[in-house]
Amino acid sequence: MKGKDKHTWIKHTLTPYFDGHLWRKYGQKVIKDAPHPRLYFRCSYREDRHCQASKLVQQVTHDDPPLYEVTYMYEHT
DNA sequence: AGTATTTGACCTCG
DNA sequence: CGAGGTCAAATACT
Repeated sequence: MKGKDKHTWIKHTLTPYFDGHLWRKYGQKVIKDAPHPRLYFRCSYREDRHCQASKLVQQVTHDDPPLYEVTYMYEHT
């Protein structure tokens, strides 16, 4: 947390695929020390609207309500 | 046929 | 050097 990430913020949601925009998944990587993989998403309209918004979805828990930590970068146009 | 999705490899940054 | 991140090609579905 060194924090000057003014274009990045964390949010916890149960439905990371329905947050108000469409996202195209462009990668998946297992992070060392993380119990679950991390999914890389990008705005589906990036080429149409220059929406440079990107998103990371990291599954935190798979319990009864499943919790996902979503990191957003930049804003939507 | 087109687009979205998947996995792997390659590249970059710390 | 390692981990993380991104891009590319192939496949599947619509």
